[in-house]
Amino acid sequence: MEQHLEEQAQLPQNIPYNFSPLLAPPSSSSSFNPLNLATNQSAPPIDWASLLLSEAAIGTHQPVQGSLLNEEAEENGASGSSGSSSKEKGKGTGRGKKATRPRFAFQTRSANDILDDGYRWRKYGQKAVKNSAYPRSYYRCTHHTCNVKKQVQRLSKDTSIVVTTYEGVHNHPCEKLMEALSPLIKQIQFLSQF
DNA sequence: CGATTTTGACCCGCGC
DNA sequence: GCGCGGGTCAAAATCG
Repeated sequence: MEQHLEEQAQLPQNIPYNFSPLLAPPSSSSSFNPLNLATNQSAPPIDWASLLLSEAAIGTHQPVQGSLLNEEAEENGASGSSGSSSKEKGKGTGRGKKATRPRFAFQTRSANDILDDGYRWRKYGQKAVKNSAYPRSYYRCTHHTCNVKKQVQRLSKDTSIVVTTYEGVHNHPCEKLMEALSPLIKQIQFLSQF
């Protein structure tokens, strides 16, 4: 996994992703903000509307169906710092299976870098990127059965814009979403009896 | 006191 | 082969 984000590395001015608003209906229903249900009056700063409208899809290479299950490979890290020389890295044998996991990026116009998407993230790194005055932060989903990563980057050109790139798919429900939806689900179950 | 962030070092692929 | 750029690790620090 090396060339995954090269396209955003050296694009100082334009939008660092191929903007294909394939999922942005012009008349996006204003009622589609399930996450706001959880914290409706406490978190107004999140601009969900622009988040949905600016949805960008990178890696639009045909979704490798079947291999979408991201075989849990989890490159073991192993961190050579300990001197452990046993790092397979899937390089020699598993070559060709690249199977780039689905990645997609959001651009949000928000004051704070961290937007609450319902999942819990643990920061595991931060690096300064070239052509950008602001560092990029790396997060990982705290669920240990779930190896979804995301990176958050603030544009140096427009400080008010934050680019969030997700990598992978969550294989577990989102607690916050479930908590917010459980009353509705109960009601639906109740009504479905009739 | 456990979970999370901070931060420097390490690793690795790529270009020269 | 080396240096650069970017991604990750892990120990220390900090937070709740």
